[in-house]
Amino acid sequence: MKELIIKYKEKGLKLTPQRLAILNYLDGNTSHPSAGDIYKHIKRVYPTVSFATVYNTLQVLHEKGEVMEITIDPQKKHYDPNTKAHHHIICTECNKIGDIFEDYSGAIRLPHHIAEEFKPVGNHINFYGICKKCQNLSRYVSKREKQKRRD
Amino acid sequence: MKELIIKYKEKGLKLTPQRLAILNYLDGNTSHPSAGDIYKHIKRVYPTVSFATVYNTLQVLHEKGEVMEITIDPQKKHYDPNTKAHHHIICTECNKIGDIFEDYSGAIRLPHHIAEEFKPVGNHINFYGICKKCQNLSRYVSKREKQKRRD
DNA sequence: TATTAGATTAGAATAATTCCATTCTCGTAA
DNA sequence: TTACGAGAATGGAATTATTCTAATCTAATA
Ligand SMILES: [Mn+2]
Ligand SMILES: [Mn+2]
Ligand SMILES: [Zn+2]
Ligand SMILES: [Zn+2]
Repeated sequence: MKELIIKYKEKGLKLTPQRLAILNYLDGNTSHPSAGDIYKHIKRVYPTVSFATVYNTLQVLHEKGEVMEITIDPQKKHYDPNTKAHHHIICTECNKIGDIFEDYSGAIRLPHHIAEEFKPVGNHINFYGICKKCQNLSRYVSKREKQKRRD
Repeated sequence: MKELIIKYKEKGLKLTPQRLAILNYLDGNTSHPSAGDIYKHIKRVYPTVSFATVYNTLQVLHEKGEVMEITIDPQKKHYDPNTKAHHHIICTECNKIGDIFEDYSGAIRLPHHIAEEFKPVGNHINFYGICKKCQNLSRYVSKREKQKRRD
């Protein structure tokens, strides 16, 4: 936590209580929260916090390379404070997102004709699956009802 | 086109002019349009068509396995009538999406502990890059201005 | 402690997507 | 043919995600 403060001051970020709350929530968080998830959580401590502040903070953190934006859930972006290159798997039933720390970089080279047309800047693999919990639920709960359990 | 009609009737889809227009627009289309792109295009021929109809049609087509939903642009979904397994590259400047018909399936195996937790149902690689056009534009156009050129 | 760049806020605006009630129509059975 | 009924189309409202703005506030520092 102290490290966090130092780290962000070094980056020229102003540390406000709201920001600190967001940083603390994100620090070490492996749940891949959406902006809404973060907002809901921070609001418990700072009931007056604005959604805009969450988005603003996520934006600067993203620009500073401190969080990854994850495009795997078609409904919304998710954020990841772990900026080491890695991939994700999302449960197609409940949208839970898991980390995949395999290094596939050697295996997923772009074909030449694409590399000529696009200057590559990165890649990310979206895996889709059904998590254990949803596999069990499927035995007796309709898909429609499960939809309601999503965030 | 005749084939299209037969094909979709076989699937138990009711063919209406609006639907046919959407099907025709999608048939062989490699531009990876968003729902809005499709809507704008169809409206030229059927000015009264509803956005809801576009979404409805995309939904049934997706359920029937006739179009892929592509989650690569953080702003919105894109659709692809080519349902053969393939991957995509998106220009981080203008959001243009290109096809990658490489087979990486042998190379991107899930780690065991993940395969235990998730029953795999698929995967998709998002490549990010900067397209030729945007590489050139970058010489004299600000990023903000380029943002405006996006759809 | 005064200054001020940068942060926060509420709320409006925009954009994507979904939902719903009503109306319409395609395909078929009489 | 024609009437019927399932499914489709429609418009408009509702939701949800995200962005923008203008007014106000405050953390950092001189
Ligand atoms: Mn992650
Ligand atoms: Mn494609
Ligand atoms: Zn699940
Ligand atoms: Zn481009």
